[in-house]
Amino acid sequence: MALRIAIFDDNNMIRDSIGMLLKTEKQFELVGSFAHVLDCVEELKACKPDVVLMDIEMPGMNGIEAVALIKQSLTGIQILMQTVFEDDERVFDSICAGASGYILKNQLNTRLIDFIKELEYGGSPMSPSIARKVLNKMQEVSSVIKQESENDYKLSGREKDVLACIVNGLSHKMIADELNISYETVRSHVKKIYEKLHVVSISQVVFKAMKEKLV
Amino acid sequence: MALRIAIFDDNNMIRDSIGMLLKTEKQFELVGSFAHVLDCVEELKACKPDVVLMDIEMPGMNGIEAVALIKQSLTGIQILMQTVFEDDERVFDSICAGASGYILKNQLNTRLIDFIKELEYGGSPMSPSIARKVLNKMQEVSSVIKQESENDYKLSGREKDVLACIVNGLSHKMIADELNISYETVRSHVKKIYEKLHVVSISQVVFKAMKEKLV
DNA sequence: GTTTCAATCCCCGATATCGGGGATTTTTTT
DNA sequence: AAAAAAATCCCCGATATCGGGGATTGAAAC
Repeated sequence: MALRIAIFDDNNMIRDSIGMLLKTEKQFELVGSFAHVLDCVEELKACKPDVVLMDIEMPGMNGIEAVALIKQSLTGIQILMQTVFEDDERVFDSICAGASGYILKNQLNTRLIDFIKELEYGGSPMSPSIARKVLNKMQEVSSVIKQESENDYKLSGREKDVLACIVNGLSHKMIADELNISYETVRSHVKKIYEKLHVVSISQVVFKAMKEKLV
Repeated sequence: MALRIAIFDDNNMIRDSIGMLLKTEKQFELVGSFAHVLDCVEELKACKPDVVLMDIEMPGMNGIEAVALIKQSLTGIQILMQTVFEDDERVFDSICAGASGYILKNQLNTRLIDFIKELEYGGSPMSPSIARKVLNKMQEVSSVIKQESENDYKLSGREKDVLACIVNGLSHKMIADELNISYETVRSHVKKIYEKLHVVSISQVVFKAMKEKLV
């Protein structure tokens, strides 16, 4: 069975040339071609494509919002974004909206057929320069998480128990009940924790503990 | 000038065949070929490659740890991971360690040359099935962040100012100084914040505000 | 076998925080 | 123009937290 494809692009020339390109592969069938996305959900429900080619910059609603809408309303559609810009923000927004691939317009002629086939096989084809942006973002996110959980303040076991209670908003008295120790013992532990974390108040403890993922 | 390439792979056949493949492009120069990564940093300092092809699964130290070490000790080296498995964890670990591309071994013959060229141009070539995993991970992360910042407690502008100070560990008196208002005004705002967030103490405010990314 | 450390408990005095009032002025909304 | 919300300030009394001491027990380290 043929792979059904729909195109959204406000440039008629591009739509036509993509249509011609797709005709060279008889396994592809162009089932829709639209200049704007204002009615995209209805249109796609009617033509039922497997793959959507979405231009990122269009008048009215832009391609990214459209992706979010489509992903929300229709299942199983793979969306390939096409753009002339490599703008970081839009790349990430598209990914978050649910796009499955990302092709630069200057690569449409040489790579589009391959990209669509890759989508069919469950892959996420991306121009390498786009992929680089994605990888950098991932490294950034993960390194933030890592850095935050690197510290070790050498808290004793009991101190960690008390710390957990503090972070969860318990008062000293409640902690005493919770851990079955006296109020004064809690205070001793708290003092030790303040010393070790270099803070002077509950709020600072909670802030530091959460920021550095100590609990 | 030729692009200098080094290979790490415990399989001699693969190393040899990659070497032969690279010879077909005279712009590439194979400057190192190693069966293990135990001395990778020294070896790479000696042969000074632009691009490293790293097998992910090797005896002794694995390729991912090696990537981390290399990225730490040498700058400007692009690392292309090669593997037979599409294991999620290893893909993400490699990315976090600093790999710039990811190629499946069954694609070495057909795509390696292109991938290396893409690296040279600053791209991050990835097999589309790998790219899909990366995209899914990014969507996951971003949706977690979104969901967490979805809440709205309708704090007024000033209340948000005070909240930010509280979360940063300031006492009421310090907040008064910081915002140039009286201690009693700070108290009023704090009371309102407690009401709106449904909490009864500073520690609970800090916990909730940080957990739900209100600041 | 002494020292170190974790865990427990206690007291005092000084601040800080909290709950529940009340009040005025300015801005925003209706 | 009237009502609602935001921002400012004040008082009282009740708890909670904090800093600086000190003490005991038992387990682990030296």
